[in-house]
Amino acid sequence: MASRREVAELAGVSEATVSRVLNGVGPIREETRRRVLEASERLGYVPSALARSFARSKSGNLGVVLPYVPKAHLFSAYFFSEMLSGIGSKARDNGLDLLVMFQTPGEVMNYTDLFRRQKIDACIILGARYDHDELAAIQQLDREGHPFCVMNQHFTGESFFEVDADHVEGSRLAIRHLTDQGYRNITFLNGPYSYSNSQERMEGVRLGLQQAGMELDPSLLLEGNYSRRSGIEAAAIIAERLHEIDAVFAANDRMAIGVMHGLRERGVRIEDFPAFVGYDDSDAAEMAVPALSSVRVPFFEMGEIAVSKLMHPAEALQSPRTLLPTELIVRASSSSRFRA
Amino acid sequence: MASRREVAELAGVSEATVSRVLNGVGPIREETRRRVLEASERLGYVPSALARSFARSKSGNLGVVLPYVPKAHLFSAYFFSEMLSGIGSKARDNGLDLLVMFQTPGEVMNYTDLFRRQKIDACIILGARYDHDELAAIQQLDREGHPFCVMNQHFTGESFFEVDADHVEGSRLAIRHLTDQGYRNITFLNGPYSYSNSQERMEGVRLGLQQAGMELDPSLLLEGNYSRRSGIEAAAIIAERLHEIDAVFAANDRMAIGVMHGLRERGVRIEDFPAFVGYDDSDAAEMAVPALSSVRVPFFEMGEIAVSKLMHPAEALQSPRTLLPTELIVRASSSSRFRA
DNA sequence: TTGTAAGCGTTATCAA
DNA sequence: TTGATAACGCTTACAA
Repeated sequence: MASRREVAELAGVSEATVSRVLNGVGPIREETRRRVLEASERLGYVPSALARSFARSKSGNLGVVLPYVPKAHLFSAYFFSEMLSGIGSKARDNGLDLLVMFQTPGEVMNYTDLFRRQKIDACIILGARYDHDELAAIQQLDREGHPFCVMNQHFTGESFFEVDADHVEGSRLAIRHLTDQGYRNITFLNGPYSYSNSQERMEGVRLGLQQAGMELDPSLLLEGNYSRRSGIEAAAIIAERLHEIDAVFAANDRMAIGVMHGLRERGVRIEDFPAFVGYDDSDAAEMAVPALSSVRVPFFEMGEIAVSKLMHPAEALQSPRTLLPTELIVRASSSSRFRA
Repeated sequence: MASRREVAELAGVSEATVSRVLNGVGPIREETRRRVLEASERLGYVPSALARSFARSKSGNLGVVLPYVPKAHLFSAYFFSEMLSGIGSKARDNGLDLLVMFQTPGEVMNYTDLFRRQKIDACIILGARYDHDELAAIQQLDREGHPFCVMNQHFTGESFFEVDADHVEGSRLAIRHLTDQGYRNITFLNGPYSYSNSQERMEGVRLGLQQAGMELDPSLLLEGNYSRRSGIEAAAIIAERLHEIDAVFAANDRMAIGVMHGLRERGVRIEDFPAFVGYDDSDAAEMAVPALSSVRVPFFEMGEIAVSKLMHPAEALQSPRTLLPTELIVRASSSSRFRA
């Protein structure tokens, strides 16, 4: 572990020049540059990121806030690992390291302190809840001018940097796919209405039905909590009305699969299943039996874009909220071929 | 953003005393402590983690190295998110932040530079491959005395800190479960033999069969790469010998489910399925149809223990390699009740 | 083009 | 029990 001083000595220059060469700043004679690089190479000198951060008052870290996932499994790990990978890939391109933090169940994360303590230069919030305290915490972040971006959650009336997918369109596509095939009694198993996400799905469902000349039957609207278990519970209700219900659209794959399981537990055979469309197109979708049609959400790209916004805030300000397109992936669960 | 200096002034003490109070070091008069805390509170003073790290030459970060997962899906996201959660939970208890890094496909990560640059104080390697370059990189880490821990991979002949699950026992349990139910022709779909993990499973299978008075039939030994696709491919072979093969033990759930899918694609009905046991007990296991029996691996706990070892190296040195117990979870795929 | 030196916000040592 | 002060290793004016 050679010091910068040694490098300077060996190269016969000042320490400042070593820094200049290594940072590629300022005008430097080619000969000097070569000598420094050589010396630094020979001594195996590696500058301390710590000292550099300190001197620049920039940590070089991008904070990523994850919700409290373990054990609960409410949300799919797929969802987060894709986004995290997208964020990681773009962060690396920008020379940023990822500092990941988990939310603690009861308490609200003190986002601003992370900045004040200078642990992070910017942050991406993945598991934002939509409640008073959380909003207040994020608003403070905004007020203090810290760069941040919220994923998968829209805060109405604010103009935070947000990256989300077009769930209105995704849901509309799902519904139209079903109505186009002649399904008329479509149950919609939504997630908690407190998520902007769920609200958008609701909107898309309404739109899709309307375009098909139909209306939402409130009795066909169910609410789960995005867990498989809640899908199983919904199956109890669906099973009872199976003579009329001919299709199920669930707000995520886990619930859709939960419903399938619930029906099966109640002795409903696959041949008698209603059509199914899920949401997220997680890897569980293709593992399901029958393979589950699902609305694909570009999680990886969403992660990349969030980082881009933070790196180019000027441009991002033009449209703080980015909505990525969703796409319907049709599989056996809703294809007429299978169902015929 | 008040400075320490202001706090010192307001409290009528020196800056050094402010630090002492906030760090809880040294003897301090209660009255002074109170005044400092009060002043610091009133001014909203938050010490800079950056400056602190710099002064202490400790980043306060625990590095976590993840393999390159996105898109590939070779490994289950479940696996990593559980471990990461375990690591995160224990890291938080120890006041450490998590710096996560992804491996890049082609290149070997330069672990030592992370330490030399002082980005991290210790590190946990999750996706260690077993090849020459990787081993060399890790050996260097060891040589330079940096604290690190390898998860889920054993390097024979080295005495690195390692945390793994007892895959010999897990596999033995799986096999005994099958033999106990009278299955005689058990196909074992293993992962690449280059992983220590796969080798241990092989050993467990051998042991289990031996205890049942049987021997491994080499023709019943298949090798996949832990992906669902490789399970589907294996199904081609299994389907052909379905008249003799009565059970399948796969080295992970994804492959087990892949085999199920492959068989189904080939028109094999669930009633005619062989018994199945998978491995990892990922959430996919209970979503499978039929629900997949699987060997549970305590990923979360493994993450916690890895951090503990790094925090208490003296004790960890007693037994650098920790093997956590595995457990068989029996579900419909292998239970005689279902199969009868 | 290069050197000198101030400064970054702590911690930690030494005196008092 | 507290204060003064020297590190810590880098960046970055400013001078030369």
